[in-house]
Parts: sequence; C-alpha cells; structure tokens
Amino acid sequence: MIVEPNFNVTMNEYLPLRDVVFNTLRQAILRGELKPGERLMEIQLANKLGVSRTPIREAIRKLELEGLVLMIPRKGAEVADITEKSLKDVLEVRRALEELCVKLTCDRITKEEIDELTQAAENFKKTLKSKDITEIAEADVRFHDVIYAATKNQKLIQLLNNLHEQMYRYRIEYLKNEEVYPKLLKEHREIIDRISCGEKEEAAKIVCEHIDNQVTVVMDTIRTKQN
Amino acid sequence: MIVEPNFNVTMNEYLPLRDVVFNTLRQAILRGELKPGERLMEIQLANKLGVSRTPIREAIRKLELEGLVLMIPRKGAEVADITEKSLKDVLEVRRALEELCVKLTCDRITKEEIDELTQAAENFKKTLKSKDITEIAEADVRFHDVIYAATKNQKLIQLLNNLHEQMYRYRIEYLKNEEVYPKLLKEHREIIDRISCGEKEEAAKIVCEHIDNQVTVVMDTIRTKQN
DNA sequence: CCCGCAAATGTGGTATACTAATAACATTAC
DNA sequence: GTAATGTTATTAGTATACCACATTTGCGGG
Repeated sequence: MIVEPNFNVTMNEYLPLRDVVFNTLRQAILRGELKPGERLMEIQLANKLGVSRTPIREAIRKLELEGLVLMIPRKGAEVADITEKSLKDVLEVRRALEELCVKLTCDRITKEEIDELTQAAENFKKTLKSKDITEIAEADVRFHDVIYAATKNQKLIQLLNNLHEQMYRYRIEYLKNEEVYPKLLKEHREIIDRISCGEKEEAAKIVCEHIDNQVTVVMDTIRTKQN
Repeated sequence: MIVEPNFNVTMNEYLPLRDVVFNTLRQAILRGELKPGERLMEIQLANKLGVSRTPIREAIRKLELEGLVLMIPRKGAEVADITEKSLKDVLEVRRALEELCVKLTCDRITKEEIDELTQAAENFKKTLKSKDITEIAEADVRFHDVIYAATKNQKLIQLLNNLHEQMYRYRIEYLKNEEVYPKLLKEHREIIDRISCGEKEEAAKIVCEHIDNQVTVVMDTIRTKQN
C-alpha cells in the first residue's frame, strides 16, 4: 500500500495578501507600533509592505469593523484612540464573557482537555523562568485557549480571542512585573481544580478576581503612559 | 411636472458606496433573501448593483468579519450557514451580555433615558397594531437600543447590536406569532420598572427569561425551516 | 496679516489586465 | 463503460492606471 505523505501542515498555508496585511496592521496597532491618531495612508502602506492598494484597502475595511481604525470620510483611516474609557469598556465585557466561559467549561470539559489544561499550566510555569516576556505571554494565551476551546462555543471563542488580543500590550506590561508570578500560578492551579471538580460558581469567582486584578494594573499602566 | 426625488434621507451624509453595498447585502442576508450557501459573486453583484468590483469586495470583507459570509480561498464568498448549533452559540453569548447590559443600565441610566425608554415602549405598543412585521421589529430594536445606549459602554453596544442583528430573521419569525404580544408588552413594562428602580438582579432575571423564551421558539423555527 | 486661489495630496471609485486556482466538461486510455 | 487525463470557462486575487472630488498647503497679492 502507498502511504500518503503528510502534506496537511504545509499544504493549507495559503493566506490572501489582504489577511497578511490585516494581521500585520492589527498587530502593529495592538502592540503600539502604530500610535493612536496616526494616519494609515494606502499608497504609503502599499509601498512599505510591497503590495498594491487593493489588499491594503480591504485590510483597512476589516480593521474599521473591528474598531481599531477610525474612518474619516474622504480623508481616510487613522488608528483609533485607545482611551482609558475604551479599555474599561473592553474589560467590562471580557469579565462577563470570561465568567460565562469558565462556567460552560466546567460543564463541558472532557478528561483529555483537563490533561491538556494541566499541561498548558505546567508549560506556563516553565516559561516563567525564561524571563522572555513574549514567550510567557504566549504560554498564557495557550492556557486560556484550552479553557476557551472546552466551551465548544465557536462564537464565544471568537469574541474572547478578540477581546483578549485587544489588551495585548497591557497584558505584556502586567507580565513584566515578576511579583505577580506566584499569584498567577496559584490562580491557574485553583482554576484547574475548580474546573475539574465542576464547581462552576467558585471557578467563576476566581476568574472574575483574576480579571479585576488586571483592571487596576492596566489602568495604572495606561494612565502613566499617557503622560 | 418635475418631481423632486426623495433625497432627504441620503443627502445629509455622504456614504461611501462600499457601505451602501455592505448594508444592502447585510439586509438581504439577514432577511433571508440571500440564502445560506448561496454564492456571492463579485462581477454578478457589481452588475446587479450598478457598481464596480471594488466596493463589492470591500463590503464582502466586512461581512466576512461579521461572520455573515464564509470565505473559501480562491473560490469566493458564500452566505454563512446558520445552523442550530451556531444560533445556540450566539444566543448563549447574547444571554450573558444582555444580562451584563441590563445590570449596567440599572446603574447608569439617566432620567432622560428612562423617559426615552418609556416612549420607545409606547411606540412599540402602537406599532403592534399596524401588523407590519418589519415596523414592529424596528420598534423593538429601538427599545433595546435605548437600553444598550444607557450602559455607556461602546464595546458592549457594538457587540450586542451585532449579536442582535444576527438573529434578525428569527426574531421576525417570533414576532409573526401574535399570541406573544401580551407577554412581550408585559416584559417591556417589567423591565422598565426594574430598571427605573435600579433593581439589578430582578431586571437581569426578566431579561434572561425573555431570551430563554426566544431560544425555544427560534430553535423550533430553524428546525422546521431546514426540512 | 489674511484672504483667496491654485497646486499638491489623498481618498473613493472605475476600468482593465493578468495570474492562478477551481470546477465543469470533453477526451483519451484501459 | 469507467477511470484517468486534458481542456476550457469562470472567478477570485492582485496590480495598475486613471478620474473625480475633497482637503490641506502654500503662495502671492491686497
């Protein structure tokens, strides 16, 4: 019998240019490389990224709908202001959805996913020692992704990923402070415990506290940054 | 005799063609004129709407991000399937956000907004007699919009509007059943009462029930429609 | 100093051309 | 007859040129 080569990884890697541009600009905005108020000029961006105006324009349309850029009619797009207010709004929504998420996860998580979660937590613990903030942040994202996925609710997963990403640069700031690491690890452990026992309300409480902690830190960060 | 065309709606504000197309397609999808699985072909749409490919493409990008169309690489866009599962997902998220919403509204609503809300409810009551489903649905939307706006949380407003619209055609189905009108009116009254007294938990309970009611009806609708 | 006009710039939209992928159909080979 | 193969039409994806129009800029004259 002829054995099929394993193409499934490399084969499906086509991404339209517009999506490459979209992701690039999105990251640049979320990481603060493109600052609020900065204009996004089509030709200039096209030249810089080595593509034509078409993919740029289409990427900007998506950023517009996501609220990351502000369209001014016949003037073009500029990076939307990320104010204290707008972040607070995002966190308020995220808190409610994370609460829903962890409750659903309690009901729907499988044994395999609990293992996955434990592994992700261990991996996070390991990366903490690396002192590489980007790596730590990514391990944290993977931990949360397992919880998100366990809900089996695609819409919820999509929205949480989006809200999570909107706070990227502030989460980074939060993780720069090594003093919070023990607390983080403890929270992760508690969340796993509660989820695996199916104790919804307790798990939700921890998650909410987890987010409320972040609120204060993020708000401090944004206030000092804006001066 | 030369009759002035009725421009007064569109004259005031300039709307880019892409947004006109976006709204047109969006409505067509939500109202079921474009059915799930139906392909959105650029040239064909361009001819039909009398514009070039560019605005069509940009509109499709936005529909893509909203989840109303599904992109198949190098094949194009088709109207997204609305499965029982995907609607259930949406409703699950919407329930949590509506709950958050009404609680925030209880805290933050102003006297003027309570008046507005009362007025919107009365207007809804009036339109019920008109038997014009579209008009009824719009009056219902306006009622909810007032509650949304009272939260002063832009992100929440944006998300709720989106989730709300994703269910448009099923809400229409719900509203075709005149037997639910008394119940709806009663719920509106109760919500206004609870909100104006600031009774968060009670208000949240009513809203959740309101949505849970819809779940069963919507699920029935989608099941019968898919046969 | 400022007023107004014109040039420069940039978006919004159209038209067109080309490539590459897909799907439907036709043709060939077995 | 059917499976494999080739062909063709269609369409998305991208690039590019061009025009209309709005906004900004800057210059020159009062």
